Amino acid sequence: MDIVEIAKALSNETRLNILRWLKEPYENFPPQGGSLGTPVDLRGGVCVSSIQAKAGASLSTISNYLTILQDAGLLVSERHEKWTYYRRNEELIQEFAKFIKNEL
Amino acid sequence: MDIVEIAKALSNETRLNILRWLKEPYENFPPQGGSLGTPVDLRGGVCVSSIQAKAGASLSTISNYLTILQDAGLLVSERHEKWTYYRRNEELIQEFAKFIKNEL
DNA sequence: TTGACATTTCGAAAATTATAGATATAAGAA
DNA sequence: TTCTTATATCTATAATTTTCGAAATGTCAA
Repeated sequence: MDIVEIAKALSNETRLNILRWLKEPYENFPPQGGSLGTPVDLRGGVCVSSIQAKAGASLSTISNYLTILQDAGLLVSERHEKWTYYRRNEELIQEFAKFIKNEL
Repeated sequence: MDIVEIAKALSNETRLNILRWLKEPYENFPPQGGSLGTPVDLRGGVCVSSIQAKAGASLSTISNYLTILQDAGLLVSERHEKWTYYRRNEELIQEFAKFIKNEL
């Protein structure tokens, strides 16, 4: 857990929003899933274009943001067919909260 | 509580160290206090030059860091005689930890 | 294999942050 | 008042981050 990297990832309003939106993916994004039905469990993961549509910035910016959040460990991604689904890494987020509470 | 501002303040190794050192000011810094004895309770506050000596960066950089941490609400300062004593704002730090745990 | 998306990566310009030396201010001591 | 010490602010440069459009890559469908 690299605290500086996590703090940098959190120091941007849009990235913070993405994390918050992904806390309630079914409320905040349209239904996800490939062509016909949903063969796999996406575990609340949301594809890049849905996030881009909601965030408003350019696709390359959002893709970059998602990489920053993933590199910090706050998000994980899973690719299915053409789409990359991003979801929160709740374990690391709670670990980080504990760090702030006890070690910071 | 401005989350982005707090995150920015935390996204630097030296600033993070300052916060950690101030968690145990009596272990990490030489005795503080004015000329003769200690007329006021410094509440664990540490003067800028002590922090500068430990951190190693220039005085202006450290003074700037302390301002950034204070503006984010993570530190508070109190001036006595020639010295400005900085100490942690435990309330805000715990509030921030709770935010990460519950809202982020 | 070509075409049509979805996403990532690249390259560049603009904005912000980092850092320190020089200067200014504040407060006691001589 | 003047000197010394502590801290803050100003100014400038280097480094990093932001942000986007363009180009590249990956994946399926025709």
